[in-house]
Formats: sequence, structure tokens, C-alpha cells
Amino acid sequence: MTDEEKAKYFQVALCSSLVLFGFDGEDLKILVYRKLNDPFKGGLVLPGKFIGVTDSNDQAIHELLIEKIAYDEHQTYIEQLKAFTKVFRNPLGRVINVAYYALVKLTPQIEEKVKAQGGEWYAYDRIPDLAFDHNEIVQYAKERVKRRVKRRPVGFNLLGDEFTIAQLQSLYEKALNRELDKRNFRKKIFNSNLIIETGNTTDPKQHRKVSKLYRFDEEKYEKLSLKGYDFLF
Amino acid sequence: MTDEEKAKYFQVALCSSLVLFGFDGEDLKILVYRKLNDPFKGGLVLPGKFIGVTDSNDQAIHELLIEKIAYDEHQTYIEQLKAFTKVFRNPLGRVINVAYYALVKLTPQIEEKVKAQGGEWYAYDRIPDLAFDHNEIVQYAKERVKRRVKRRPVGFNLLGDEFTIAQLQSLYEKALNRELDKRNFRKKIFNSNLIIETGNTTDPKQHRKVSKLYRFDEEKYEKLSLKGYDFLF
DNA sequence: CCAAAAGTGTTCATGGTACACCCATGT
DNA sequence: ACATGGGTGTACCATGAACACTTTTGG
Repeated sequence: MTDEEKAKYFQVALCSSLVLFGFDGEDLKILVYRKLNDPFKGGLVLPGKFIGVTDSNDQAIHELLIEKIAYDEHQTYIEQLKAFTKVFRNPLGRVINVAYYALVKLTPQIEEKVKAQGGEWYAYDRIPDLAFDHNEIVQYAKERVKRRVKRRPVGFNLLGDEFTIAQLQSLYEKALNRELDKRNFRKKIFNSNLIIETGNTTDPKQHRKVSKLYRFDEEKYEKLSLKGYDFLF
Repeated sequence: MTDEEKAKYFQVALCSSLVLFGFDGEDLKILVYRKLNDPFKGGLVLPGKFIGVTDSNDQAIHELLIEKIAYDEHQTYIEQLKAFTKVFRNPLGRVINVAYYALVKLTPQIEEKVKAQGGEWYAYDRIPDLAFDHNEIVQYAKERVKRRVKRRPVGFNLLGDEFTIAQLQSLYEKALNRELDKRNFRKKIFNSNLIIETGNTTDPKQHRKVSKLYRFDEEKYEKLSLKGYDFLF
């Protein structure tokens, strides 16, 4: 490649945005921020950042997660969606957005950090108009999550160490955007043998009736996923 | 964004590579080229090209398909895989590869064009060592195709207007990398109601016994795919 | 007459879906 | 007493998997 050609092609900027799905035990929601500077100052956008020429995208997403939500690496599922490459998606010039999504369980610490950073949560099915092509990215992310949730137990990343079956079901209903039968749901979940009773129960003060708490059996999942295990739904 | 920052970030190059799957009625194979210049001169690579600052990736892939195989737009399935973004994947500098795959049925015209361009086909399960991270891209493409083929009748893009059930089965066996039962396969295919008998048969000179030819019912597929139809396998 | 490929049904196991009531507790 | 949410079992149907023989025809 000639120097002339190099000058011609090496003019693109790279950024990564993150569709962060959070679940608080009841609602599934997505994190957005209000832009403080141009372009699209005041508009809502996904968390994201430009990537330096010698920086990795994966690393940038990790940094973003630490900055924005002080996340726990081991409990977070992260995956690249795809590149969004439209020529005029950013008025600054040609910017390629390599978008990711992540699944996290929301804790009071995260909620606090998000508030301090000025982040806003929007319900999974009520996403407002976002700047750039970010609505397109969110749409794509939602479809990907829907598919993933059907085949791999990624949903567990959105729940705390301990959870009730009702919480798990609620999560699946939100992600799949349809209601599920309680008995059938329990049957599937227990047949998968991927969850373990912890022996604990919910706090009797919070609900009329206490319910059993479960946790995800990661060890069993590791074994199963080696041979291309399909989850359910 | 300051000019300084602009100068810092707008230094990346963008390219797209294509994993082209071709099926000739018997074998499923992938197209590669030998590099004529540095870096990795003499090495095997996927077809690909750099993307100009104001050019679209999709358009570039179309151009690539026309250049390399003189393809028929309507009979070709194309989809973005993802961005390959490792920092040091290209010695020229930071180059992001937004990779695609395409499925085409091979015709004598295509074979001729490929030969004229110096292209080489390699069987789906015998891909040689490629330059850059192209083996990784191929691997990713194979997994994507495997999944797609299970759920959507993309396989039809790899077959001519008319095909025998045996050819269709052979294609699925190659893509899924396992043998399928002939009777079960026919049952599934016919139950899907997505293929139509054309009334024609294979040339009696070519085989011991003639067999019926079928075609894909695109109209019916359009209707089904509107409501998130799942194919089979 | 034999090798090669086309074509054809049945049985069984599994998993999905539909569906309704009792229990414990807090108000 | 009643409202709220936790917990439980059965029957039917659709789909997937296993499995063997007959037919045609070219060599």
C-alpha cells in the first residue's frame, strides 16, 4: 500500500456503544445518558466512547462499565452485537460504532453510581428517541437478547446470587415479551437442573408468604455448555 | 470534540472481508485468494477491500461480489458477521475488519470468473491457514451459517432454481457437519410446504435413475417469515 | 445380475402447551 | 374474611429419531 493510499484510508474513527440491560428483580431496563456537548447536545444516547488507535474495543467496554456502573466483571455477560457503519451516522466524520450489549443485575450500589453519573433508566419496552442511530442499535440488541435468552441461561447474569422462581420468570417474560405459564415455567427450569435451592427464603416482612431462594449451578452449566447445550423456550 | 481529539481518533482504517460460501450441488466450499503484495504477500486471504471514508460497507461487499464472481444479486444471501477489531491484526496500522458472509449457488459462469481472477476454493471442512485473523473470521462464519441454516431456509440460496431433494440434503449435511436420515429429511422438508415440484426431472443420462426436481416457494416463505417462522433441524 | 441412487411409513420417546386449585400470611 | 402471591400435576399433541425395503436403470 502506497503512502497516498494510507492517507486516504486511515481517516476513520472508531467508537463503541453499550446497550446495558439491567434487571432489578422486577423490571428490565436500559441505561442512557444525556449528551453534554455537540453533536446532539441534550439528546439521549447510549453510553459509549471513542477508541484510541492502540486501544482495544473490549477493553474500552470494560472501562465504560467500571466508569458508569462500577460493575462486577464475573457477574456480567458481555457480547459484541455488530458494527454500525452507515456513512453519515455521525456529523463529525466517518465513525464506525462497534456496539456491544451487557447484562447486569442491579444493586443499590449500581443505582447510586448511575444516579451520580446522571444516567437514566428506561423500561425495555419504552425506549425514547435517541440520538445518532442508537435506536437501531437498541432494537438490534433486544432481538439478540431475545434469541440468547431462549438458548442459553444468560438470564442468570441479570439476577442476584439468590433469586426466587417468580423473579426469574418475570425476567424471562420481560425479555421474551410474552407471558409464560407458571407451572410450565417451573417444570422447565427444574428439569434443566441448572438451579439449586439455597435453603434460604425471602424476608417474611416483604411479602405475604415467604418463598424459596435459588442460585444458578455454574459448575453444571460449564459441563453442559461444552457439548453445545440448548437451554429452553 | 476539539481538533486535537479529532486528529487523535480519526486515524483508523476500515475494511470488509467476505466469507463466500459456494455450493455446486455436491460440495460446500469457501473462496480465498493469494495475496499479491505485502503484508503477507503470497499468503491466502479472504476476498476483501478497504473502505473509503465516504463509501458504505454494504456497497463495498456488493462491488466485491461483482468483481470476483459476477453474482446475481437476487439469489445471494448476504449478512454482516461482526467487526474484528484486534489492535494488531494488520501491520499497516489500526484496521477494523467488518466481516460479511454470503451464500451463492455456483454456476459455470461463476467458476470461470473465479478462475480468471485467480480465486481458489477450499472445502468447508478443510480450510488452510490464512493470513491476518482470517481463520478466525471463517470459523465465526461457519458457526453463524450453521445456526442460520437450522432456523431459516437460507440453504435455498445455495441451490439453483431447480434441485433434487438429495442435493438439498447433501447441502444441509455439509453445513451442519453431520449425516441426516433420508426419510426424516424428506418428511421435514415436505411438511414445511416450502418447496414445490416443478414437474421436471434430472437428465436421465447423468444418473442411474431420474429424480424429481423442486423449487423453493418464495411467496410462501415471505408470508411465514413475517410472523417469525422457525424452519427446522 | 449387480451396483447405485430414488423413493417411501411406522413406532417410540421427548418436550411443549393448556389448564385450576389449595396454602400461607398480612391487612 | 379476603386479597395477594407461592406452590403443585395431568392429559394431549407435535416434533424428532430410529429404522429397512422396493424400484429403476446403466454397466
